[in-house]
Amino acid sequence: MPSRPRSQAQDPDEAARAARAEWRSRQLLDAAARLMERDGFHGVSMQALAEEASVSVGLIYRYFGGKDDLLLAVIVDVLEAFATRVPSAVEEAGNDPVERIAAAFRAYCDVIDEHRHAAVLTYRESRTLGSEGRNKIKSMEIDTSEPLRAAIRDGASSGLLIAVDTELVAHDLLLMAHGWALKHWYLEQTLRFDDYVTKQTALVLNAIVEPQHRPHYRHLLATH
Amino acid sequence: MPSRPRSQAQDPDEAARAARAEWRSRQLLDAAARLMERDGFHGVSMQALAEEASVSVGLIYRYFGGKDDLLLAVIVDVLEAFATRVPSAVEEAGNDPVERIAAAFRAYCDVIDEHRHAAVLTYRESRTLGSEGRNKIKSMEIDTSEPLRAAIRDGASSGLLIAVDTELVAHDLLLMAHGWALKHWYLEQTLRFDDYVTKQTALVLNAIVEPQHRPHYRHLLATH
DNA sequence: ATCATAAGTGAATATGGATTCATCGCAAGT
DNA sequence: ACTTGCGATGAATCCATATTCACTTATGAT
Repeated sequence: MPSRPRSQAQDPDEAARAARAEWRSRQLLDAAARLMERDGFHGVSMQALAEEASVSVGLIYRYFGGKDDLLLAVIVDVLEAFATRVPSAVEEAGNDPVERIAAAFRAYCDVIDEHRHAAVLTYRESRTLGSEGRNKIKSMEIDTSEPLRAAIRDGASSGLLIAVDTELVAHDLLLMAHGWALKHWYLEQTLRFDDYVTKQTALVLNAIVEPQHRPHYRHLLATH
Repeated sequence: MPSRPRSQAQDPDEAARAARAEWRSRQLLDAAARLMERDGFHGVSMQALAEEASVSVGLIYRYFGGKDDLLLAVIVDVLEAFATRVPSAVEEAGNDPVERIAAAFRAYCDVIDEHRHAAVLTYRESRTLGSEGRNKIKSMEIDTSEPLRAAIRDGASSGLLIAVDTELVAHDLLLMAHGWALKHWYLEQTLRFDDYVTKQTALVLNAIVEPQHRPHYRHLLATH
């Protein structure tokens, strides 16, 4: 024990510390996402951020390298949610490529709806980050969308889908998922979240599923 | 002539002045769009702006109220292009609602491709503007998309389209048009502008045109 | 009770950059 | 030649705010 004075408390201590740090990070991440969505990254001062999160300015620098780092962390947080939630949703959907596409899309939309404030920042503040952060985001975006692309490819090669441009369809689905966050102010006038997902799914699948297989996917193609 | 010393030169003078002012505005608007797309509104200093446009800092304030005003002007410039180009494109497409939808979409995409730098600012920098500017943009966006919504409504009521949510389809088409600018860095790896428009048109129409009418729109539904 | 360490604070600093304005050059009229 | 006025300039001003750091408070071990 010579090297570790507080030896016996070591392990639980570390755990407690980590838990506290985690809690603080969340607190700051959430406050940042909320404020930055409303006023934009540059419209939010560290002072305002500190108040929103009920901490002092100085403390923010204990948990994040600075304002830029915080922004990057907020964005990465959403992308990590995609990375964990989308693949598992696709798995649970079974082996049918069409079902997988629908599940991936819904999972995307779910994450975006839950992180609505943060999701828009991916688009709005990308130029704020240095090229390092930008590249990280780009590659995460491409990685997390791979399950979706795979499902589309499978669907095409198994003859369930008409000949489609995989990249383009994937891009469209991602765009539609993000669209819920981007145009939320407008869409929520007419649509509930669930209707949005259902209708968009139906629209896209209607466009790409081979006509003879459509009856089999009635449950995905109907909009109510 | 007592009230107007330079009477005889009045008219031509005014014209020349207006022309010069117009030229300067364009010069500044273009420089601003270019720089702001690359570095974001807050990443561009008035100094840098002045250099890019080859004028002095002070001069910018002769033509625009300030940095915010300039941003608003850049955005309004794109929206005005929509307002003039989309309706005329729709007119030229004739009376068929499906043709009109396709024409409107293409016109949107054309304008966005031409103003690619400025188009993204609509999304990225909206929070930078005060609520006044934001509202102006929102209402212009809604106004300029009315021709598209009208065409979709006509298509639905004339039985050419399956039952669709007009608002949602319009929203999707707009999103896809903007998508070209938003994800240009990624899309251009695989697609030319014209392929993008053609394929997206086909995709959407494939989803919403009544099956029995599809043969009639082969030229819009084929992707090559 | 005492001490060590970590967590947290916020006033002071330093900097970047938007805006202003005193001044200049120049074209056209006299 | 000279003067009038407009287009143009850019150094000086001024302010917002990101970041730092000397200090205080809380925790818990001895």
